[in-house]
Amino acid sequence: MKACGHHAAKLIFARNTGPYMLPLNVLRNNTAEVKRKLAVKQFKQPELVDRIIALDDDRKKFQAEFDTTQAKVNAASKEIGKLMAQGRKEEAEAQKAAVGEWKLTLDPLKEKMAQVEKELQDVLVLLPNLPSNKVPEGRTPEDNLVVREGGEIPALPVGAVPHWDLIKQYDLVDFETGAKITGSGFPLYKGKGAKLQRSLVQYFLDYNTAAGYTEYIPPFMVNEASAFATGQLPDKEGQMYHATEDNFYLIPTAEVPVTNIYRDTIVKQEELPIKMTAYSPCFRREAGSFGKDVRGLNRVHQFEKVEIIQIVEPEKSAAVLDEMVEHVEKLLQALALPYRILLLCGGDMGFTSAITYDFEVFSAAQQRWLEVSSVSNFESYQTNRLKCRFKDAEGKMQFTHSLNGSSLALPRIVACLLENNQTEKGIVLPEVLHKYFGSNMI
RNA sequence: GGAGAGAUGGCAGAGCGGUCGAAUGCGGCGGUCUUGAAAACCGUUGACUCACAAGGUCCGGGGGUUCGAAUCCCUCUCUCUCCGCCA
Repeated sequence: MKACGHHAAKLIFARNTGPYMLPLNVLRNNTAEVKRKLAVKQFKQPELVDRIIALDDDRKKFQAEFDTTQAKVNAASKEIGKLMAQGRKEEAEAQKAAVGEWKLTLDPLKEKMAQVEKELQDVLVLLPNLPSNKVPEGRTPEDNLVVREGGEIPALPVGAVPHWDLIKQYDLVDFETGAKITGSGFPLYKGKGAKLQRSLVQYFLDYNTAAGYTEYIPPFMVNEASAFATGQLPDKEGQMYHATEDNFYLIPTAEVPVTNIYRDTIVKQEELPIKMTAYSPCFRREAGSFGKDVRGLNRVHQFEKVEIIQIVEPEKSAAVLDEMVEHVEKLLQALALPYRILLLCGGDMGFTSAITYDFEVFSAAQQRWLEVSSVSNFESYQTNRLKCRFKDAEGKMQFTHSLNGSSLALPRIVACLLENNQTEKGIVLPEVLHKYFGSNMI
């Protein structure tokens, strides 16, 4: 059974309302402010905002024209029905002729509307989310703010080695055979290496569910509509593996399928906050990456990750972001890894995010920080595309806010655990993993 | 992959081509009654566009027939049943 090419995307785009990442009235009423914020995000085409407003003006104009004509057609059609019922044939025929005239103008209008609509969507979708006011200015990772540090950087024993050597020494991951089976960047975990993965996943999930997150196992491929709704398309088109025969995308993160649970839904206010967690493998093409960054487990095409996702009331999302940051921080503390938390600057944050905190752990043998988690508030950017709304106390429809974070991504956690805990006798595992791993040491 | 049936409002479930944005039931909300609750009764209850109203749009998606489509036709997707294949 084959998925039809663009069907999924049409589900979203066919409607008048479209997926604005930013509501049109915001663009209209706060144009200068929007452009200023886009600049913080290093967005280079502020003129798109004007283009959008112009297109929307056109759309409204055509729509109004279309609606008034359609109204006449509708009224006349009803009239015809009545006339026919009364046997007044001639009058009915006259009305039919009139309708015929109006309809001639309707068809070209419809075409224009569809065209403007499509142009509008194509441009709208290019605008990233606006950064929150807390986001610092800046262009590169150097401009990110370190907001907190924790844990202790260990003094490694003489002869300490990076994780790719430890992996060989303890026979934990076979990169060569993974490359034979699939390609480079597809690790083949083996023996204790495989069990460590499983232990971490299970520990993370237990930790998350204990905090009230509901566990899911989602599909690992998604359709186009889902990839659009969470903002991977069109922004990250080239970064996802694409099964073209069925037009499915391999998920780059569980965020995509899990957040899409709430696509096209109106949730009850009392159901909020919705807290979800999911393990999934993540597939990333990492096109354009190269160099020493890709050594060992530092950067791979397939990796394991446990994600946390929340859908909340707008007023609460800022506080929930802090709560999620703390949640992840405690997890790193439980793993006894040296970490730091960064508030990303405008230029370094993701397309869809309003504010992002990155977590990095210190890889003692490589003497560098590795990103292991990214916790973001998307505010209404995703939920606007998703159309995930709730009715507030006044009965007004509002978009919910969505947030997510890694809790946690495994490969670099494993890299640090191996490197930082290496001893002559073996690799000492943090206490929280003992019961999952069945041993306190590799 | 083959054959058949189906897709309607929060859910269930009607709907001769005109009076259908859609019967009815459940649920929700408001009220009467009650010390309170239940029951009963009465009323109310989809979304989008739109400053508001008017108007327009939406009965899985797209297209067609017609003056007029939830209703007819084509097509895609999905669901269910049976067969085949299979972890």
